[in-house]
Amino acid sequence: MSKAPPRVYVPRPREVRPPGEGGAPLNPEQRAAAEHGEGPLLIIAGAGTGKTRTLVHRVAHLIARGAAPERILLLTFTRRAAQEMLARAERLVGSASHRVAGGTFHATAHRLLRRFGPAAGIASDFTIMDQGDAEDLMQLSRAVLGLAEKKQRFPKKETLHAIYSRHVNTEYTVERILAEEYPQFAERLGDIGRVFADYTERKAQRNLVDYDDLLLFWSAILEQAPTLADKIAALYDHILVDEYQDTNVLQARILRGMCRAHKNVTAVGDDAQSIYSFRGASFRNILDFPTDFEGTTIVTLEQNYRSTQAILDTTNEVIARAAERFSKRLWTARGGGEKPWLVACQDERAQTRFVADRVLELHEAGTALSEIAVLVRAGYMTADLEIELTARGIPFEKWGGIKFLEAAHVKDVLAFLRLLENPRDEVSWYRVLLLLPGIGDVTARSAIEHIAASGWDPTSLAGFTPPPKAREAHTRLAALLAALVAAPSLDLGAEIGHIRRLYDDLLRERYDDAEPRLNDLEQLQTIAASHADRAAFLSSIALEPPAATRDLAQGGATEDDVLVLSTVHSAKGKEWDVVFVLWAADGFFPLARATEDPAELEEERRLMYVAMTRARNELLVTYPLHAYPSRYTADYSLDQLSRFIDRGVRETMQRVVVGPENEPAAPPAPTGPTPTVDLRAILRGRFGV
DNA sequence: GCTATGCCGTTTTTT
DNA sequence: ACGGCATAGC
Repeated sequence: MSKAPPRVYVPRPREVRPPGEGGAPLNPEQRAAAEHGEGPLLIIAGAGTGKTRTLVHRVAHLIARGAAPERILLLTFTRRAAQEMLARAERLVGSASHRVAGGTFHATAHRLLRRFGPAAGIASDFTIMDQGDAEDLMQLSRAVLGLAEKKQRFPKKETLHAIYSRHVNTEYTVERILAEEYPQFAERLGDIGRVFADYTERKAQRNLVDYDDLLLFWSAILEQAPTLADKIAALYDHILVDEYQDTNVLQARILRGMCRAHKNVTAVGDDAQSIYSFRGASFRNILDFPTDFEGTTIVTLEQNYRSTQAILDTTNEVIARAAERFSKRLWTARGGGEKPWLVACQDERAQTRFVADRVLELHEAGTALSEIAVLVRAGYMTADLEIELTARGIPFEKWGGIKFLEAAHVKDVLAFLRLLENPRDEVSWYRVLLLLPGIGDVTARSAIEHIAASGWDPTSLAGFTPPPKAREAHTRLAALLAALVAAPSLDLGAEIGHIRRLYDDLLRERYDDAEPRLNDLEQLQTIAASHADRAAFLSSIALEPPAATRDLAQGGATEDDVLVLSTVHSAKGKEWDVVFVLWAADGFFPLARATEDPAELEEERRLMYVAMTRARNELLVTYPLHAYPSRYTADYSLDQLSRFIDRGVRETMQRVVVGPENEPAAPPAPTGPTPTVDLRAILRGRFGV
């Protein structure tokens, strides 16, 4: 019986790979795209075909031809793509690209709305709600309308918001969305419509704007306010859109509006990588582009520069079975390479250990941790691995999944800031009031009524009489608000300091493990201090929340060689030397809930394709032979490899089985849950045994 | 009537 | 770990 202790991470110096933007010349297709003159251009670009590089070269070309950098607008759907593109433009073009305008659709809408909103009936000091805020407000509308009782089935706030958002982004009628996706609520159409009407009105009165409004208002100005539309469209001579397959009809509408004066629009995309249909994105947008923009030139990029031929053999096979797509088959000059591994693991523990061991082997053999990524379908699927990595001291960074700003305690402190910024922000008042011991749903509501009656003056809270149990907390809160309102010029760090004098106490009462939360608040305070003022800070975190929480097992704050754990969605557009794809089992990837609907299943397939095509040199796909989809469900075993890894795909891979032989892990018990955390392994790791 | 508390069931993906 | 929900407790 082998009882070898688990390998542990030992840092080693890493050589820095120079970013190769200049490098090899563009191939003929890339060059044709980059040097295209006036008029609409559509670039269909397969994974790893140098799509962003081509786009960036196109920007350089336009500038070299005399275009004013600040009159070029680069748009993307995700923040990560926006950052990547702008950074690469800067590397190639130098400082001129500083002035290239760009960002996500939402961030760009935000900028324009601050500037042109007042002329269109949107006060410029609006507050942006993130998804959680929007859901909370939806809940408020639902409650006000008396639809919160549970007598009848009625969609909960998340569902209501999802329906609303889908309506805005796809432009389908609510009726159609209900019929197709929520038939169980179809007969509640009238009530749902009333909630949406109230929600809309409430936003207007409270000076709030949700994510969908940002796009909606932008498109509405372009289409219904000709004078303003001319001004806005006149800001840019060239518009370039990356990841076009991820845009929705509303964004396409915006694009048409922005190009009303000229037709200098370039869109880049890959229908095979369309993975945001849940947000209303449709690769129909790509198919329709030539119709939307008459005289479109189409360029197709098929030469892949990223992956070895062995990896492409596998990924081509995966996507070849997609039902509907632009036909293209990627090829590469990077012949050979090792066939991708298909790794069957005894169970989740075996999968976790396999990944951790292999990562360390690679690292010892000279691969930087930052050149390795572990991809999963959903954020929670890395939970076990995160514990193991921490135990072994392997530094990692998590992309996607639960975010810093979604933590309840962070949202609490932000709620204080928000109501100071916008005292009409009912959602934030509600949240803050509920924090006070002795105040619940009903008292909070009546306190808000009191404040509203005093014209939304924060200090008017002092005049509200709370129930006796809440007296002390109420007095403290009123005093805090009075102090903050009296000192409007206080800097943001100090302001948060004041808030924390009250809030930290509440937090300590509420949670047993207050420490990590207090640390988060420290971090929030630091981030806040780097912003000009409260308004700038609140907008910036709504649109660009701090990147991945960096989980540094080693504690060194300046660590930069870290392993990336990411959802497939967050990994889009990135590449690594070595990529692990975990949980390639039916029910997990594809997710069980997506297997009913053919369209969703197709999207899952594209997701698998996106995941695998992130790899340059080595691809390892793992799946557990036995798993417990939920720790509340009793024994559930599956030996089902993901349906996407079918026979044809398997022939392009090499198979291994990883059993429990390295450690006598208990075989899955026939009854009762299996521990998903190995406490002894953690202890061993911690003490470096 | 209102709040606190404990239990249940649940976790897709992003702006 | 977290929200929703039912019930106990004030």
